[in-house]
Amino acid sequence: MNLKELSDVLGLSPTTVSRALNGYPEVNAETRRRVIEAAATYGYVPNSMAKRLATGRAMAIGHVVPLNEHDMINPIFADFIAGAGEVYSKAGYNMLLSIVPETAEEESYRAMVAANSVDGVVVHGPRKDDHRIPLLRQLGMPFIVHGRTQSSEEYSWLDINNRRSFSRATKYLLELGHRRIALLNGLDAMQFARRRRLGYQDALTQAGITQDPDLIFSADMTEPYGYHTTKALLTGPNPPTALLSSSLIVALGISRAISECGLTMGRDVSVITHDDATSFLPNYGQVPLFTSTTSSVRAAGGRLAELFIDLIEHRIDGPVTELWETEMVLGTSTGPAPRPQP
Amino acid sequence: MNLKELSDVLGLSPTTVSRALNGYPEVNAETRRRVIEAAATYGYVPNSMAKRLATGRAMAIGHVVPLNEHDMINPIFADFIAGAGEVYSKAGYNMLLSIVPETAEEESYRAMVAANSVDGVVVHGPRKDDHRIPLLRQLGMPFIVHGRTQSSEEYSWLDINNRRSFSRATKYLLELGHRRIALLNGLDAMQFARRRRLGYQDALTQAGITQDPDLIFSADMTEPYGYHTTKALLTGPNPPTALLSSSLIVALGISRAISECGLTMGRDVSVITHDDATSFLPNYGQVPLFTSTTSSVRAAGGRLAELFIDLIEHRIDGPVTELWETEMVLGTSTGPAPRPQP
DNA sequence: CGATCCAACCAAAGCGGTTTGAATGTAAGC
DNA sequence: GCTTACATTCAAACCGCTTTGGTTGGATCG
Repeated sequence: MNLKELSDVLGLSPTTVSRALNGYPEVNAETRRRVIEAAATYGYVPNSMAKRLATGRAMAIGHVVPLNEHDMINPIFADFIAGAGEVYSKAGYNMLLSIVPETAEEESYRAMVAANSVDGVVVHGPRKDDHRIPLLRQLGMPFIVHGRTQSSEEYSWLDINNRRSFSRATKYLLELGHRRIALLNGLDAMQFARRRRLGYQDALTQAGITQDPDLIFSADMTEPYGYHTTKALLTGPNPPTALLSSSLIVALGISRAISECGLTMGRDVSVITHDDATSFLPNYGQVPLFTSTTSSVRAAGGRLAELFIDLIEHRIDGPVTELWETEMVLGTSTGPAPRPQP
Repeated sequence: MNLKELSDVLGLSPTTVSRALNGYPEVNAETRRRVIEAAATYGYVPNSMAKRLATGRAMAIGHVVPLNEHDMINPIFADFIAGAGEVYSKAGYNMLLSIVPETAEEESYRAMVAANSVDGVVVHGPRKDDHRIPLLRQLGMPFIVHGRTQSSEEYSWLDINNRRSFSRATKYLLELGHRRIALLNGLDAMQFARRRRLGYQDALTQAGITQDPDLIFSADMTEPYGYHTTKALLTGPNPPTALLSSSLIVALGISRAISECGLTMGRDVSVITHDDATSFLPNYGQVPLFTSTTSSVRAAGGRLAELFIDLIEHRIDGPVTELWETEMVLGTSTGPAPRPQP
């Protein structure tokens, strides 16, 4: 059933039917009622492609997800997408996902713009001076960034306060008496990782502690990364008494290594991890397992989608930015630094 | 730059330009060359919405991802999507992701069909008698299922041989001398979980072992699920000597519980897990940590996408089905059953 | 040499909506 | 009683592409 047929059935012109359905004021209330009723009974839904062509609005938001150099897709992404996706659905938008190797990314953006297939794109995993930002600006495509670049250009973004978050976590460990604190970070090219490192370093510097570069690690955030790194640290000379992790997945590896070394997490070795509060890796228990800096990446996805739709529909005008503080949750993985062995 | 403008520049009609670009034969070779060249220099890309409207092909595949009752999104999904997404990109298709609560699912399919916004949909997480299958058939929307329902209707699907896979894993444990084997499964409503349970039961029955229903668990596959279940089992009366897990995430929880009980995995307690070979949870090491039944969910996503596109473009005609065997990988998590305590 | 064929190109009609610019009929104003 | 204003409705243009059904002019054929 298309508009023409529906209007024939009703004995009205397509114009009036279209207006009735789209809530234009110049339609008689009774007529509108009839139209809406008829549309419901006949199951009329406007053809999305025709509508898009006519309005020039794609009613779709693009997410270009680059596969990293190791071809890994971050599972955190699933939760982010879920949060954003729910909002899109409610607002009548589609989510257009494009998964491409890093090298084909720019091409992917250009194609989306030229073909007019989206109303805007979400930039994931921003880098230091992300080339995508000038590119999108030049192409005139609305965008919003999850996270921030290093430069000070103006654009819309939503991010968590990674620096303060990790500075606070580090300070907490320092207060517990820890002096050798390892950082198991994500890849330093990712800005969130860089900011976390800075936060960690801020706290150490403030406490007047000389940093040991051998305690800072940077890699894809996998369980084995946490495990092997921790194993090496704990069995090596001068092991740390505390570890700071960028992801719950890494923290699980850390935990495994600790217990395999015959040590107890929270007593012999303290661990704080960032927790994205994903549904598949809940950090729960009577008392949560891990002390963590927590922020729901799913909530972030939802909020970012909201902001973006508001921007696109000109209900607000940008650039709009939102910086979320994380919540520090105390779990069983932290405790006072053990006394130096006599 | 649109088709009209391009054709004006070239002094040709839109018809000829369109045909030249789409590879129709009735165009002079030299003319075609000129057209293609001009398109490249002016950066002409056909407006996707106009093209879609005109051809009636959405050039998009829909994935309706239902959030489960606990509002959880399976991270495995990220890898599946990545696999499918790469194939879509190469074939010029878009992926349209719709994330909706289970209750709104049917509505979501109907909307996609009525609005003509996709050329087909992928059905995720099939249930016993999945109502989506008759629905899609009735709506005349092409579809393919990742997994299988319980009924014997004909439709296209791609699945792994969950039953044989778990039967084999169980047999292996039996050969090692284990008699009390716990199964930490996914939700039984999911068909993959049900089939794994059947495989497990097949093997026990064949070995003439009376099943203990208290050893079968069914829940969302999270780390704490593995941990708490295992903890309770090991500290309870008559603990199992081996555990079979449906997911690497659950297995990590199992492993944590085991070491927390002062036991050693692979010696005191054996563990086999299914491994979807996701990039964020690699099961590696000199020897892999876990003995596992392995099958790349990402490869499955890619292959399913290929098959589906072939179906949609009528290069093959359905129903087409593909059943993959899993690979059994030996890791450090299994060993002979410990001798009963004297 | 007129008829036939073919290669190459084009005008115009969709695809299914939205939107502009009028037309119509009736109530209000003088 | 004749405008004027307003509330409704509609015809037709348009969005940018594909595709149907020609048209044109030169080569081939009998």
